Formats: sequence, structure tokens, C-alpha cells
Amino acid sequence: MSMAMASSSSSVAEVAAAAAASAAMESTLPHHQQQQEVEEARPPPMLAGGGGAKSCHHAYSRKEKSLGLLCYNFVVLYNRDDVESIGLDEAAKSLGVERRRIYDIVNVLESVGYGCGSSSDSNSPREKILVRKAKNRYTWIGFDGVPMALRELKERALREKSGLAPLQTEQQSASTMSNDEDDDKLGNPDGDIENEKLSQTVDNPSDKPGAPRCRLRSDHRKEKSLGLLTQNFVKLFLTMEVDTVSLDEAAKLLLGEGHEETNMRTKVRRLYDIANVLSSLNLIEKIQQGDSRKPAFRWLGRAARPNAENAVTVAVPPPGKTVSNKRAFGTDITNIAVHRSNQDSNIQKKAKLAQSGGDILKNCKSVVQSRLGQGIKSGFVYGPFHPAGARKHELDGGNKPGQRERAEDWESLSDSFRPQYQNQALGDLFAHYVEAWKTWYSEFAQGSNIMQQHFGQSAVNHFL
DNA sequence: GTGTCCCGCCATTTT
DNA sequence: AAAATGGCGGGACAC
Repeated sequence: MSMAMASSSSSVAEVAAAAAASAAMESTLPHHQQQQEVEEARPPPMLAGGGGAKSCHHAYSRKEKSLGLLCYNFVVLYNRDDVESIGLDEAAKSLGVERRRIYDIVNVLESVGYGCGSSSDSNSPREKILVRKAKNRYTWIGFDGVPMALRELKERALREKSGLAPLQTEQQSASTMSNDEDDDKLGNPDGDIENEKLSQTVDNPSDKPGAPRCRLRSDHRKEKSLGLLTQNFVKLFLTMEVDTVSLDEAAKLLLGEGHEETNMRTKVRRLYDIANVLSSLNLIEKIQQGDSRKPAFRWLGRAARPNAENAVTVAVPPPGKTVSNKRAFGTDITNIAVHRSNQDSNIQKKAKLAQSGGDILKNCKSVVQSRLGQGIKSGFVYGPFHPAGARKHELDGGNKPGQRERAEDWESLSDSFRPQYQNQALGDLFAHYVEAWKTWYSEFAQGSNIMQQHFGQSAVNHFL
């Protein structure tokens, strides 16, 4: 009985088409009015027409549909001053994905902030990137609160670590004890009450005087939420001495010992999801551990140094021989269409018209490049995170020989960037990209980094 | 092969 | 009851 919403099963392509037809999202896309030089050249409205498979319609590509990319686009689309409210459906439509995916993103975005439930009283949304305001409605807050959120998160993590529980984060250390992992479904329905040992689960913790002694189903569910997992994952980085972990390790750490193959697998899957969006935010970065071996993730947005108080530290240069192979988010406009093994590719209709858009970009690019040669001011104050390339080697003692090549990123980015519109919405999105480019440029070619972009914005503005 | 992780079914929770 | 959320894991890609 697939509920009424079975309709949602419509592929992205269809959704996109629908969007094109109805251009419903207008309402929430208040075209930015600020400096818009390149803006003029508005990308052509929609569907290129025949578009056949032959032209530019490259077959299904997993990468184009990654959560990370989606998140990236999401941020590009909504991280602006004039955006306060985000509609779930509009977002989905604009980005050409189904709701479900938006939930994924929003969940981790929301959890990167602080205040997620702790002490119900303060729960200040200021420290979140985004908050849910109402059903189908989110409010964009921005990245301003992230530094503090991370600090707070770290504190809490440390407290927990040294304090009570060994190192289990607030998640299910429960399973640790129970020989058998928390079996929700299978087996005992009482499970809920059963594994309530770890008490301080979730985030509405203990400090609550009349702590609701019994965990509810909802809590149990929350324990497994992407959001909580995200926080715990981040905490891991914040408290760890080493700053890189493979997802397997992370899963193990977060899960405790009671790892049950299947459980692990699921957890790891989730971590992949999370890691991808965190990567797109540049909070972490994927690296190749040593030679060969599994890749791992490295924290980039360290809020504070182990010792130094809150010395706003930035990412340290890649240690030793780790090879960064981060994904180039922002490479594609959207997770357009097409199912994995789309047998029925009637997707033709959703077209991607690339040319004019490409021109704009090209211009943009050349402008950037031409100006790129200029010196790089460094009076810039970075936030806690910052582009991997623009590090400031303080405490870290010694600078790094291998200067990170940022420009290169730009290259690849622009090279691979092929605007493909399927509707007005995407056209707008593209416009945002152009703007984003400008901003990035202002970052002195230090890297395309959303977080940085944000933090540096104010400081950067007068350079434009 | 193995590692990634998209996709969407369907259980839960909220309206 | 319907709609909104969001676990979860099968299995399609990527390497």
C-alpha cells in the first residue's frame, strides 16, 4: 500500500519537467538584487528541445547525483541574505530531486549546528545552519553560528568523553552491552524499554530535572537519526587526536563493539552520506590514507586547537603523504534526472541546454583568470574552517612545503562545469553559480569553499 | 572484486 | 486518514 504519495515516485526528470511547466517555485526565489554584472545574460529558459541522447545527454552518472553535490547546490541556492524560508518542495523541484533527498541534506545541515535539542530552553537557532520552522518549511540561518556550534559540540563531546560514558557518544552504547544489537523490528517489541540503559542518549539529556525516565519510541528512533549520527561523527573529529578516520573506524567507534556485520554496513552507509555532505561544506575532506588502503576523512574545520584555547585554527596542510582527492562539488548544476539504469529514457524532454550558459561561465572564468594573477592579500581573517589551501601555519609549527594548488581546482571546476538547464529554476541556479564564482574569486583563488565564502564574505566585499 | 552510496520502499510521526 | 519524515538496505555504479 504505497500511500497516496506514491506519485512522488515520479522520476526527477518528470519533476523537472513539471517544474518547467509550472515554474511554481518562483515565489521562493527572490532574485537577488545585489551586484549583478554578469547577471544580464540570463540563461535561456528551458528545455533545449530534442536534446537527444546523442548530444549532451551523458548517461546516468552517479556522481552527478551525489548527496554532496546536491548539498552543495542547495547551499549555493539558499545561502543568501534574501532567503529566509525554504520550502521543501520548491527545494526539491529546484534541485531536481525528490523530497527524500532534501530530508537527508537538511538533516545533517541542521545537525551541524548546536542546540539541537539540548536543554530545551536555549535551543538557539542562531547556531545552526538551518532550522525547521514548520512542516515543509525550513529557515535558512547561515554559517555564522557554526564556529560556535562546533565549539559547543566539542565541549560537550569532551565532557562526555571524560565524564560518564567511556567514549560512547550519546548514541547507542546500548547495543554495546546487549550482546545483541538493538533489534528494533525483529524480535522483542519491548526492545524500546529494554535498551534504555545508556540513558543519556539523544540530546535531551539528563540535565532535565524530571528527566523523563523512560525512553520513548521517538527517542529510540532519534538515536538512529542521520542528524545525531552526524553530530557524533563530528564529535569524533573534534575530540580525536588524530584527525583522520576511515568510515569503518568511525562506524566502529560510534557503534561500540557490538558490531554486527549488517549493523555496521548500515552505519557505514549512513556515514558515507554524511561524509559527503560534510565534504561539500568543506568541513572534512576525503584523503587517501598512505599508499593505497582505504580512504579516510580528515577534519578541516577544526574549531579549536587541542591546546591553544580557541585559537581559531584552520585546516592543517595535508600531512605526510596523504593525497587529497576531494570531490569537486559544484561541478554540475544539478542532479538532473535519470534513474540509475534508466531503461525508459524518455528523459529526452528534459533538456539541457548548455551553450549560452557555458558562455557566461566562460566569461566569468576568463575574468577570473585574468585577475587571478594579482597578489594575494592575506590580511584576510578566516573563520574556523577555511580552504585547505589558505592555511595559516601558526602553532602547527613550520610551514608546509607542498603548497596546495588551488588554481588547479578552479581549472577542473570550470572545465567540467557544464550548465544544463531544464527549467527556469535551474536557470536561476546557474545565475547563483555565477555569483558564487565571483565570490570565490574574491577569495583570491584560495579555493572554492562555501564555508570560507561565507566567513570571508564581509571581509571580502570591499575587494569587489 | 570491493568500495561507494543512490534510490525509493515503507515504518513512524505529525497534521 | 493523509501527509510529512526519515530509517534502512538492496543493488547499481565506480574503481
